[in-house]
Amino acid sequence: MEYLTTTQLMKKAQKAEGKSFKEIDITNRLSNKNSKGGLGQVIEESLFGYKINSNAKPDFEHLNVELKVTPFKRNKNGKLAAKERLVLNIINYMEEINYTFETSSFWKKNQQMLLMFYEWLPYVNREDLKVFKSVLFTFPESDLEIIKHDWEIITKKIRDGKAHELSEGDTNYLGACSKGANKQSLRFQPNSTTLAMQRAFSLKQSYMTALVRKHLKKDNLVSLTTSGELKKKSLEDILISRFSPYKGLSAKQISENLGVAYKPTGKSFIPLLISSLLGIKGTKLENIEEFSKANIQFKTIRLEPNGKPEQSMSFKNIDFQLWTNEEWENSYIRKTFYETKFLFVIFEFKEKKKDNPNREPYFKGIKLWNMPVTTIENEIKQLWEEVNRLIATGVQIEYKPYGKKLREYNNFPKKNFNGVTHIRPKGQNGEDKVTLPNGQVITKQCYWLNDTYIASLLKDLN
DNA sequence: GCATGATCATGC
DNA sequence: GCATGATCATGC
Repeated sequence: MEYLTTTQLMKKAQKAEGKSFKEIDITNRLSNKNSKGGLGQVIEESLFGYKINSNAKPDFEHLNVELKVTPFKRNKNGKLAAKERLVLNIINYMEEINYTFETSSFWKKNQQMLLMFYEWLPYVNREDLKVFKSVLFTFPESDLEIIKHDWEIITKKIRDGKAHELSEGDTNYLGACSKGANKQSLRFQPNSTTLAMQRAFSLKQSYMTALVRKHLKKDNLVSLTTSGELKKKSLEDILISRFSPYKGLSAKQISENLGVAYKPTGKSFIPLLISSLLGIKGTKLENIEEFSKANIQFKTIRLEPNGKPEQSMSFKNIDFQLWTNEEWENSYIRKTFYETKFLFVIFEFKEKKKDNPNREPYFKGIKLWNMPVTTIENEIKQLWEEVNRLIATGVQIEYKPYGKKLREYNNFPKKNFNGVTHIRPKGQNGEDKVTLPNGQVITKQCYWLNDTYIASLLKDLN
């Protein structure tokens, strides 16, 4: 069957909306339980009637359209989200560096995509899942500027002989995700003798979530920039230039300048300052298009006069059931640090607290940061392994006097563990406990990045 | 002064 | 009610 126009193609695609894969699958491909990528193949073979291939060219070559069948899910709070990243073509490290973006394997194959979204549901067999909607997708101009920059970052790393250090956190929308049967799927790379994991270009899960919400639910994200600006500057440089006029001002002065009520203890105060100085006052940071698509999370850092953070940086409370039931490769904490970019918003105090309890923080600058692969695979992995070991062998939990009360002590990793990360309790009050998978009961715990580690990241801050 | 456990305050 | 960012308090 030949589709002469994209309109014809889309008409055919839309015929599948609302149908389950079982209904579409005329060759009974799905009865063969083990074929991975099977749902996409059902669409290729049964709906569009063409042979499966792994061609470098788009699936519908004459229309320049690549077909992608991809799942979304509903979160507990009812919001739609992509179920996974969208994996595109495999990167040939030896060849990709010889291209420009315009001649790249990514652009040749994926510049126009027919995205067929299906709804993933827990505990439902895949053949019973249904196609929800089909979208003919081309990249919006400003997204494309960010993706071009991402592609440059990836190819530069390959060219520098660092393909084995690629991480999805390096880039904003376009990632280089690992793709292969296992860690043994290694490939040669230029300018280094180290073999690197096979990787594919991918659109990050956060980017796909934004697409799902836009096309399936008509959610509106608010952009902080324009494609014109992105043609001249990277997203990071744009952020730096938006923040730089406020350098050296106190939080109070900034709030006055921006017409934001000064509520330094309010949890929404810093987010409101950020959205205001980005020119989109009141927009929740998660609804800022660029932050949402690139999975950028902000963190406030307050530095003491000596340049060290006032406190270590806390993250989520630990879900010990999850922590002990996952392989390291699929672990929550590993995924978090690989896939999250952090926007550090840095303030400094000019006086010590004991000299002035009402001291003001002054804005010092920002830093976009993601954790280096070596840190994730060494120090963070050590933490993950040590917690697992302690839960398997039993955590030492003791109660000792402290002032007039008893205090709970444990032997989870402390600040001297490995210089990067440690574990500390975090509950609402003395009663805020969790039960560990081994049955022990302990105050809720949280993982932290050491203040000294954070300080070392900010050394080059101008 | 720092490490570490404890808990407050806010916002959903 | 709870998660989370923020910050306190004691003892070494």
